[in-house]
Amino acid sequence: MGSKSLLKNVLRKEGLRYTFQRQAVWNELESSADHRDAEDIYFRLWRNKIRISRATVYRTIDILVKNNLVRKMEIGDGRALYEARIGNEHHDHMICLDTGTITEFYNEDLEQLQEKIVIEHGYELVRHVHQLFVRPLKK
Amino acid sequence: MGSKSLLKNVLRKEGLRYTFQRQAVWNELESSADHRDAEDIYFRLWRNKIRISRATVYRTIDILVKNNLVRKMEIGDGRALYEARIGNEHHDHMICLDTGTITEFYNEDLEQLQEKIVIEHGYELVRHVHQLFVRPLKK
DNA sequence: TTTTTAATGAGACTCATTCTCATTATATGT
DNA sequence: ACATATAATGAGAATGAGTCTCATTAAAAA
Repeated sequence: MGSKSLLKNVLRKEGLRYTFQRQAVWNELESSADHRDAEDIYFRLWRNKIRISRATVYRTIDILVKNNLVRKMEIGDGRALYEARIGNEHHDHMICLDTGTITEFYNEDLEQLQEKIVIEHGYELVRHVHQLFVRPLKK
Repeated sequence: MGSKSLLKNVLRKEGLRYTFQRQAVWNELESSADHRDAEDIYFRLWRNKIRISRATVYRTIDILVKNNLVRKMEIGDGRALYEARIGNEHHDHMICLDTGTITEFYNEDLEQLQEKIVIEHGYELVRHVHQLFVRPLKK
């Protein structure tokens, strides 16, 4: 469907070739809204009998991230997690320290405040990392 | 001075021993307000003829971070940067993508907004990571 | 088709950090 | 002070995510 031509368009725009490996990585990412690491992508493809090298998985993810098809996030344990941006508005993350659950959140005031702060310092905002590490509220 | 007994108190509280290595790492961190990585700490100690193993540098930094004497931040290039918390109020970071300059900022509204958002989701905020990647504003 | 050149795979490599374990040093009890 | 128990250290091996190399393969242009 659209996702196929979506990838094709991105690759064309970048002067890159369309390959089944790139399609496979994109399919895999697109198939779930989870936040997953590269190894997970690699492993699921492997399980589906799609043998793509780790190097290609990383290379493809880089392309997808660079072209805003995928969002990259690092939660501080050394790995990077990825999520498809399909039908997926901008948001930040709340990470539960007890369960590891990742909750997405978006707050317009927060976004605007950031813009304001940055401008006051003579900068423009390119991107931001905002992660709230939390614990369940016990009453 | 106070920094010596400060460390000693932390170690006592944690049931850990006071060693010159731990003092040396803390001195080094405390001596500057910069954001530095573990290798930098290790190297400066080495230059000062203080031969402490890398492992001990890492182990000591962990203790200091856990006890809020040092703040840890990861800017996504694989390394972690550290800064002493001495006379150093809470703040977040703005990282210039052109020059690498790190600017500290603090905004009360932002802090409160975070608390609010977290509570709305049934959590309490333990810590947060907030980094703004920016570029100089050209007029 | 043939050709050109980009993409891939396999595994070597990097680099920050962690781990192992034999040795050393601290704090505690005498 | 001194012995003792055990925590801390050092040296370097190990780990693990990610990157790089380069010979082979496959897009897509001609």
